[in-house]
Amino acid sequence: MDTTPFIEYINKYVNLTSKEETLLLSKIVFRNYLKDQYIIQQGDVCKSVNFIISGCTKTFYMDLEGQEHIVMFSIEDWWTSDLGSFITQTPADFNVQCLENTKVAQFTFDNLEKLYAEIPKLERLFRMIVERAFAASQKRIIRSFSLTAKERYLIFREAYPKIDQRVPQYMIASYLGITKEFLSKIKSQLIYDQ
Amino acid sequence: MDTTPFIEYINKYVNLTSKEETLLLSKIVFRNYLKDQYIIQQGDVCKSVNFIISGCTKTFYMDLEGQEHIVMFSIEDWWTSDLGSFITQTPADFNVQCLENTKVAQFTFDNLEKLYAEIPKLERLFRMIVERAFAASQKRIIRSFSLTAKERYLIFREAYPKIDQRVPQYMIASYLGITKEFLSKIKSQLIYDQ
DNA sequence: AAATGATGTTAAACTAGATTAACATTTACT
DNA sequence: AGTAAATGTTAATCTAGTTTAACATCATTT
Repeated sequence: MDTTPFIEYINKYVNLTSKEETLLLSKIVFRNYLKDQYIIQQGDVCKSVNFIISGCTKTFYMDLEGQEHIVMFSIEDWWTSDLGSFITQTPADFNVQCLENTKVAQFTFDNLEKLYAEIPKLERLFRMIVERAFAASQKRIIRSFSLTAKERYLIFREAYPKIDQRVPQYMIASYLGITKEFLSKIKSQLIYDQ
Repeated sequence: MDTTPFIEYINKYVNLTSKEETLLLSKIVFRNYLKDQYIIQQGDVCKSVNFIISGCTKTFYMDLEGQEHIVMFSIEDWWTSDLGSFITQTPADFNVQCLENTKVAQFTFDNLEKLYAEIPKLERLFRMIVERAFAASQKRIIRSFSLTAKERYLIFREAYPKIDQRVPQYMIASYLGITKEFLSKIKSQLIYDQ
């Protein structure tokens, strides 16, 4: 497996010596998942934080009525996990499922703790990554309360054009917190608006 | 100002030497805000990450119609900032305003960068803090999409009984993403349910 | 190319929650 | 104590988004 995109990503945040790079690579599992396979399953303890080398995943929560609620999509150069489950090593609230064949660089819980001890710079790396994710998450909360579904859809399309084209509409509706029927209505309104 | 609760909090996450403790304290501003004062204002670049020693704040976003949307409340032993603004040093989306007289331990942007360099353990501290905040934020997104307003209110009351009692109902309604009138209706239903 | 399953659309009836407006209660100030 | 301001309640009307159901389109397999 080609580890270059992963190492290049890391080096944007922290400069690793070649020794550290070797150590890091030795503790990471590079893994291929097929379309529809689960990287993380609700109820299991989440054992990994995953960097996506190629492919696409959805993170979703299945509610008591069996309805799927998509929390996020992840594509190349993004991370995916159930961080709440991972950091506390308790059962996951979320599923992470592949929407395409997906290659990931996987940090397991034990390996990551060891890596933090051996390469303290990685604390900085993950601090920065999680800070960004948290800031994005807070903005999303605001949007879900202060904007209409139509406005949220337009922002989504602008912000994630690559995802918009790769993912079926009914999943985008779920991400936006609306039904697929209503998204369909919004889209036909948008065509009419022009 | 009594710095004990702050140092005790830090030591729950990382063990500082007394030298590090002294250095840390020298780079922190302890500050008193009065009720209604702003710690952070929308539009300004956010210059601080704040640990609350005593008091209570609301973090909110004012939309184009002049409506307030509360993102979070913070009380003793919590943190508050506009992290998106802080890490990128761009204008803040959020306001942080004191709901009571509030004492904080303040990390400014420049000081925090220096502290990270001098006490690398702090990278670990903030990594862990932000991880928790992010996990909580993702759960909140799910709740806002998969639960009714009544269910969200009950969870809020359970999870944050201390805040529920300190904050007016109309702000709790804003946090829940509903109107004060509808929260009032929910409450009267709950009394009737018993 | 026919058949099956997955995805997307339309429209009618419905509901959770918003809006408006009038009133009640509590708090804080003089 | 009395008044004004802030907070909370109730009820009628309205609307963004849901539900249900029927149909349309597209992709995949045989």
